[in-house]
Amino acid sequence: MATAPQAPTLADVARRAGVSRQTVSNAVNNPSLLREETLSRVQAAIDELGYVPNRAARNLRTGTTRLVGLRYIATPDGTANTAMDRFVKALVGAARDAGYHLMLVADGDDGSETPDPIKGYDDLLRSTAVDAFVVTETFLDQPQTAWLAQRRAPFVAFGRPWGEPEARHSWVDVDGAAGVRAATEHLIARGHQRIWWLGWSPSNRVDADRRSGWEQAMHAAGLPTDGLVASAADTVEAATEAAGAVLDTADHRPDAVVCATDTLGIGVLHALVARGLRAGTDVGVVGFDDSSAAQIVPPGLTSVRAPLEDVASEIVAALRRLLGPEPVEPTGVLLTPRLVVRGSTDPSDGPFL
Amino acid sequence: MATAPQAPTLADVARRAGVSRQTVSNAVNNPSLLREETLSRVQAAIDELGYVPNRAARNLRTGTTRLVGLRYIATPDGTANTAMDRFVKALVGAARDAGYHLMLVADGDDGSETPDPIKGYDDLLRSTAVDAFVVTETFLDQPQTAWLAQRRAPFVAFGRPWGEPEARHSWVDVDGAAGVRAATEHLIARGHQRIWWLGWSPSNRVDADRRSGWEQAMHAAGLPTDGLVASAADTVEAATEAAGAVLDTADHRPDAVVCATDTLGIGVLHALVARGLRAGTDVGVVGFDDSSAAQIVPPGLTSVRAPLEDVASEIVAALRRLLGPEPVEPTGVLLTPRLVVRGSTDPSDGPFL
DNA sequence: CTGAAAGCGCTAACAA
DNA sequence: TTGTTAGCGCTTTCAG
Repeated sequence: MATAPQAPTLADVARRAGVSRQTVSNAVNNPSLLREETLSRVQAAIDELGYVPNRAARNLRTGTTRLVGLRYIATPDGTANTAMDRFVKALVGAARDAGYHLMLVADGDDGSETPDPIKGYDDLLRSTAVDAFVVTETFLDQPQTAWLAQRRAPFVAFGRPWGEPEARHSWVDVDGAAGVRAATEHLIARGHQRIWWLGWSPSNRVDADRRSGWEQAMHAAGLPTDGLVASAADTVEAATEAAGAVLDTADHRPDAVVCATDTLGIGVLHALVARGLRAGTDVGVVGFDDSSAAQIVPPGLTSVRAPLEDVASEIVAALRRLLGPEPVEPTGVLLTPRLVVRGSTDPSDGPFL
Repeated sequence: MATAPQAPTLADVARRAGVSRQTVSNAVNNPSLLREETLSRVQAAIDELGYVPNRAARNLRTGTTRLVGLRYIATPDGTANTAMDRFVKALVGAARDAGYHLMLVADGDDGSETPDPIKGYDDLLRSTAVDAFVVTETFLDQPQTAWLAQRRAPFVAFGRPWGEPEARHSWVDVDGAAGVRAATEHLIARGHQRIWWLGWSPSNRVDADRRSGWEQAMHAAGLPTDGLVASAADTVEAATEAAGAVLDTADHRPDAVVCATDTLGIGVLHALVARGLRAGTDVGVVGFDDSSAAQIVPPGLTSVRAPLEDVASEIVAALRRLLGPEPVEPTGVLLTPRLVVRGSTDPSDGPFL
């Protein structure tokens, strides 16, 4: 019910402009083929009628949909992992500029079993609902990427193909090591010396990449790193506990803690509060992601911010190449994040105190 | 390039099963029409071929897409307004269960002008890209809802039609007054008496609704409300400043502050930290939204949590009715949020201390 | 219960 | 430069 009034079709426009349907189609898709006079007449008819090509018909005819599938991964409760939010916003805009829209991939629902992401991708693929996917699961070492590749589905990844040297797909990633290096250098420049690393899993490649930035900066400054590595599951609780242990038992208390995520960084903040220590004054703390929480938690958590707008436009650029007429070699793009300094490393900073 | 192998069509299945194409179509859409034996034979062919109906063809034929448009509103930097994130996740699932997918509405891009949300809706509508919309702009008194209604576009709103008594669309909303009432009662039960209200705009209806919950609880307990209302723009900075003024100049310092949003609540936390006061011990603080930041900011911000999973499923239910064969009256559903108690009102609570 | 025919609106190929 | 023809894959009549 309440459907909008009958939408005008190509034939309506053609009738009004006194041309054939094909000419209208050309006016829309290949305007350069028309004589100027004809084009403006057709254009006028299009405007008057408010004509917009019917997507279903176009999709059926061309075999494309100008839709890109993305699996939305919500922020887990109790974490600061809110990068998806900013990424989606950026991607919607970048895709729009290229004439694409985003369709959210819903996990497959095999009755009462656990949700199955691959079934979600598979359904969309089989029903030719999307032209391609943007996948963000590479951070998690999940099988989606490999599955899509083997399925020969077009996709671009946000995240390097860590485990797969033979990967033949395009990707865009953020240089975590460079970001953490800058963060560590910032702490060193402020006079910190005993700077710990707090990661979530020593064996995870993303974690290890980020940690390498800390190591590089420490070594470059001639500072030791031995015995200064801690890790905790990527939850505030676990990080609070791990940070507490570091703060309490170390023979020398840390000057500062560089964390692999904002969630971990906020855990450190908790541990400091519990001990009556002040972040930024007594101990410097740095996170990674520039999450909403990092921005607003007192006294502000200094954090490494990925240029997600650039990530989105690079991804869309790769998508266009991938879906374009000529075959292209896959590309990999590494973008450099920037450090956002707040109260947790610089008490004079942050707008709130 | 790299397109998946040619997808099987209805004709392929028909040939394999030794029936006509329509019979396969019936097997998919009206299985009850087929004899059991035929059905299972067709079903076997479908499974063997991995057949899934082509969406474009189906869309063209039926005039529907089983796609729902949603405009994604990202968390503004520097705020805790992360409800969209949880809502999207819930909506993707609820829609999937009803056979729908979400398509994100991109703001219109009129060259270099400011983004135009209505153009985004209009494009999708004109090109018959979606069957309906879910709109969340009602909180903001924005014109999208009215525009869609006047355009006779099918949609369901998250948020009451505050300004439009004559609205003829279905909506689902959260009872902010009830949530804030519960929060205020919780503070009163814990012995607080001088409880301030901090909103973002006295004239905003959502703000006023939530404030009314505070008033109700205060009056019911025989506590005064006069002179205990403050307001600040919905940013941490503004809230910090406003809360500071309240804390410094009041003849009696507040026992507690009930806030219309988590962003405001976190501003209060900042003001407390700056004055060496402890949230939950010296002053109780309550927010609204149960954002990621509320969950993890020390010492945990007690907050009113909307049942977004229920909101999503009610919205999808309304959508199904709206798009169903028979005309239906619009419905309005009001859901009750629940209070999540954390350290900012109960020092013994929260997992982090 | 199953099969034949028509056509949704569009664009690619070709003809004029 | 413009018009004609065909058909993408599906579902909806309507016969059988």
